[in-house]
Amino acid sequence: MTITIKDIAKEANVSIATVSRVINNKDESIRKDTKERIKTIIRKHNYQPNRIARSMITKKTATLGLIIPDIQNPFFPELVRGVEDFANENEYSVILCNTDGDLNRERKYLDLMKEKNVDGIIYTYAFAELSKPLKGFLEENNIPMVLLDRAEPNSKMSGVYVDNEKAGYMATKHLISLNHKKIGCITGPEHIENSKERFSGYYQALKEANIPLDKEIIFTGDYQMKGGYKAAKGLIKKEVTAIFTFNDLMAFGVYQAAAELGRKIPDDLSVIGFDNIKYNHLLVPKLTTIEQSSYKMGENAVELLLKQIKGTPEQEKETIIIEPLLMINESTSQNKL
Amino acid sequence: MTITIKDIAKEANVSIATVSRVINNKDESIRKDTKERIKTIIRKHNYQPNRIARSMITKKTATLGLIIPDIQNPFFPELVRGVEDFANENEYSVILCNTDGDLNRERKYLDLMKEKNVDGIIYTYAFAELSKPLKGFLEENNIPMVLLDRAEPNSKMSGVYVDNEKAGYMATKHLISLNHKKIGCITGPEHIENSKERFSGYYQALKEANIPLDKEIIFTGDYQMKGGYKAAKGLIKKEVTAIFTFNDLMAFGVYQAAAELGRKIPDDLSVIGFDNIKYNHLLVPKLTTIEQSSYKMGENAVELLLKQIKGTPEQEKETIIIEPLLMINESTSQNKL
DNA sequence: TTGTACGCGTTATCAA
DNA sequence: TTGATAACGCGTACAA
Repeated sequence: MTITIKDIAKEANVSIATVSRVINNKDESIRKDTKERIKTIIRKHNYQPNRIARSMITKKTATLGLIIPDIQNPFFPELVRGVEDFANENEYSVILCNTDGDLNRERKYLDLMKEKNVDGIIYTYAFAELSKPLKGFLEENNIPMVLLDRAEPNSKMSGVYVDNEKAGYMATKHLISLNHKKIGCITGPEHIENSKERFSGYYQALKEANIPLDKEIIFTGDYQMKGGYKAAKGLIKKEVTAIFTFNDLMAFGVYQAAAELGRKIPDDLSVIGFDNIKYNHLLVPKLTTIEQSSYKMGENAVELLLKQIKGTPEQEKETIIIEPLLMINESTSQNKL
Repeated sequence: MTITIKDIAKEANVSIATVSRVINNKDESIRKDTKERIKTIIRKHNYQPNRIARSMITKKTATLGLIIPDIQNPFFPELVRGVEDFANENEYSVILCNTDGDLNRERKYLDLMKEKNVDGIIYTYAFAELSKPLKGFLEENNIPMVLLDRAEPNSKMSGVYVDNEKAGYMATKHLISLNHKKIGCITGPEHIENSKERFSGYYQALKEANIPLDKEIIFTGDYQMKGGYKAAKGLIKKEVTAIFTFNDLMAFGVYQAAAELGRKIPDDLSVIGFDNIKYNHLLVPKLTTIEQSSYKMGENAVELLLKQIKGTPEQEKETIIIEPLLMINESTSQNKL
């Protein structure tokens, strides 16, 4: 039998209303001694209000939904931790959902989050443009939401993302500055927005340097090691001197392929990645990459979400764009050809 | 305005009780046509019952609490995914909490989980023996709980863990079979139970091979790369021919130290790790290690927890012990000295 | 086969 | 300064 506000009230010889006031610090008008008496009894029983019952009235659950593709993707743990920490500092809990980018699961989780009455949702969806599940969901509901990582430029939604085009530009430019001309590129899956943007940056940088786009050395990857590995095998055959992979994981695959084909990084092949995931320093030589602080992204997402939750509905949606950072390490070097 | 059971009832010209019966499939006794009528209206409005209100009655939230030290530790994402997947298959959601092994945070989260009325808790606590927060919590409450990873041999709690002693024994034995005699060891933090057990296995294997325990080559690590790195520097000075690190992350540090000191793995130094975390294959040479399937551990934990939740209170607590698996790769070789 | 009415543990409104 | 009570949305015992 858990103890309720009624029990406290009875023991303190007051009404439950009074106890409730004390609990919620609406106690300016309560006599000091009764207040103290109640507080003592609360402490004595280690009484904790039932949040479910509270939620019935307040319509708030102090819970956020966090929907991501897969926590096993090394990009996400840091991000999740950023979300968790900032949420908890603000007295919110987080329900975690992995969708694997599956549209059915996305829709299912969105509905579930609504049923569970989360106060807001942080959503990293897998596909370009407003995904179908999201679109339908938004039409039917009006839950505060922040889009994460995957940008939604044309929508009026709050979002936190990296300037991917700029990042792609920076990475490519770095290789060009090292005198590379035949720069292979391993993109993300075709339908993913951030991959398109990174590619656009790649294209810009090449154009600026008067290097024509060579479709032969552009491979579509999968954001996994395996895809990087396979693509690298192809690219190395085409004699590229440098490879820009659209995430670090694929760069790991490139390392493997290079080792198997007897190419030395960076002497025979320069490699630049994207993400700066935590275990990059395992790679020898250390991977040059583009950093996007995912912990901070998580924090920022919660910040925006709480603004929405606490603010007025008319409030302008906000967007935070995180600046990418070029982390020059040991996997890129001057082209000697 | 979200739609409620009342709205459905009114539109269908029935009582809310009837609607409720249909929703909960207690509809054997309901006339087929009214049942259909109600179902149609429900679908039309995409009505979803309010789980909060439902929880008030049923005392169930269909939510589990998952308390771990840190999702950024590469051991946990897989485990978390295992928990998530199995929980969701069974219509449960998961609230994630990171404690960093901080006792105050542990206690705070335990209390929070109780306030939020989770149906059960999966708990990986940081310290040996029944931790204080846990002890206090268990005395005051009676929430289904499963301990994960950190074993609690003497308690009557459900738990899922690896046979760490056996694992430590296997790892050490493997090195001994390769003719190593001076086998350094980098443990986990002193107070952590699994580290003690692994050490006990290490000790057993040495004893069996008549190799005396040499305290000079036993270093206390931190389960982080850095600790492995520092300890390895010390161990290499002491001329060990092999190192057993109590997790893979520390083995990564050993690789780094070995590279800096010009020792080749496995020719000059054999290394065996523990965990078989996903990104081991980034290491060259590939790390020999002890596998403990963390995804499966997560699944098993949920399985035990659901049994507790659905079973009778008197039901025996269960323990699942996961068998460790020796994964021989390229970082260990015959001792040539 | 279906409906009425109570209760879950709170908060909020109004009255005292 | 405090109390009585409605309300939140639902499940269920009991009645019809």
